Amino acid sequence: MELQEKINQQELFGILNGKISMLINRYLSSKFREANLGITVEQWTVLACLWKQDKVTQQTLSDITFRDKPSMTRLIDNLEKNGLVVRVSDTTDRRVNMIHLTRKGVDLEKKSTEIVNMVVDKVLHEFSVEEVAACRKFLKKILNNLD
Amino acid sequence: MELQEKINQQELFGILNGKISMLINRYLSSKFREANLGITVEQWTVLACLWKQDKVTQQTLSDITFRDKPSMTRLIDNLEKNGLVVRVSDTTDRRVNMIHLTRKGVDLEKKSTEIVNMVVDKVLHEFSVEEVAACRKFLKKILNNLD
DNA sequence: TTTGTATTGTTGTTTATGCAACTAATTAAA
DNA sequence: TTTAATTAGTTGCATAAACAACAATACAAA
Repeated sequence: MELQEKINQQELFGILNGKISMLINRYLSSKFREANLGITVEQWTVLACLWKQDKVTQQTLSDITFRDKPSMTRLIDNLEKNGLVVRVSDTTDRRVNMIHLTRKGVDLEKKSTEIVNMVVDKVLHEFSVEEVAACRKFLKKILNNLD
Repeated sequence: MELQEKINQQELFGILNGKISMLINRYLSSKFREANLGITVEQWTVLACLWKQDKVTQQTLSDITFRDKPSMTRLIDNLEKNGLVVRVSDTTDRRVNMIHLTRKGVDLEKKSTEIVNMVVDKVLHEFSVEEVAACRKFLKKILNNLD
């Protein structure tokens, strides 16, 4: 393999392994803070699932967000502490907690979606439709390679 | 904007914001564990800087790895605890700690580089030279947009 | 029915992150 | 030179992640 190609690979890997997500997370959370949303980016990830479909199990939320169960337990602990969701234990299967959005949790959708859209626009500034599609395809292939 | 384009953007953003780095980190750290390296992926990131250039300040390491100073303080605490680096306070500027690799820290390079190269190959499996270059270009543009 | 297995969620421990506030040392300005 | 501003590093606090070990419930097989 050529040297330059090896360097490209390593640089790409370095960016993928932390840099990008770290910067996005930092930027997004600063915007959340400025707007006094009172949630973290990780908590927003969970809420975003619930806005699409409310009343799902913790396991489902773990699967969708790529987190393990203990992480989800604690994320929901914090969401519940902030009054954004409640745990409702299922009547037919008592192992299961169904997670319900509260009024306060529902109300957060509009403002945080605005902010996220703004950040998405910033992140993808001067990307053409084709470039977004191509980049998305590359990254999905990488996700696939990691299975 | 078309609906499909909006969906592509959001999916791309979701992958960038966590999913990819989470999966890479999890996979790489499992390989480190299997090989009994006794270091985390984050600690490896710091060591990788030092293998290129030893005896640099904590601030320099912070800058290169995109972490803030408190994070670096604690990463180095742990590296020092594991006997991989030592802090040597600078004689000309007594505010500064120069970070020195120990013998044990130097010796880790070979094995961990092998593992990382293996993981890079897996992550970029079936990527052509051109695809790697294109993907790298996209991601650098995104990093740029976040400044 | 009883025993064994799988599933859902929690707790403990270690590591890491970010921000704010702080100390100590250096450098610049008045 | 004395004061003010900058820089390097640390500590406190809250949040989050991974893994291991665990309890409770449900389900399957014997």
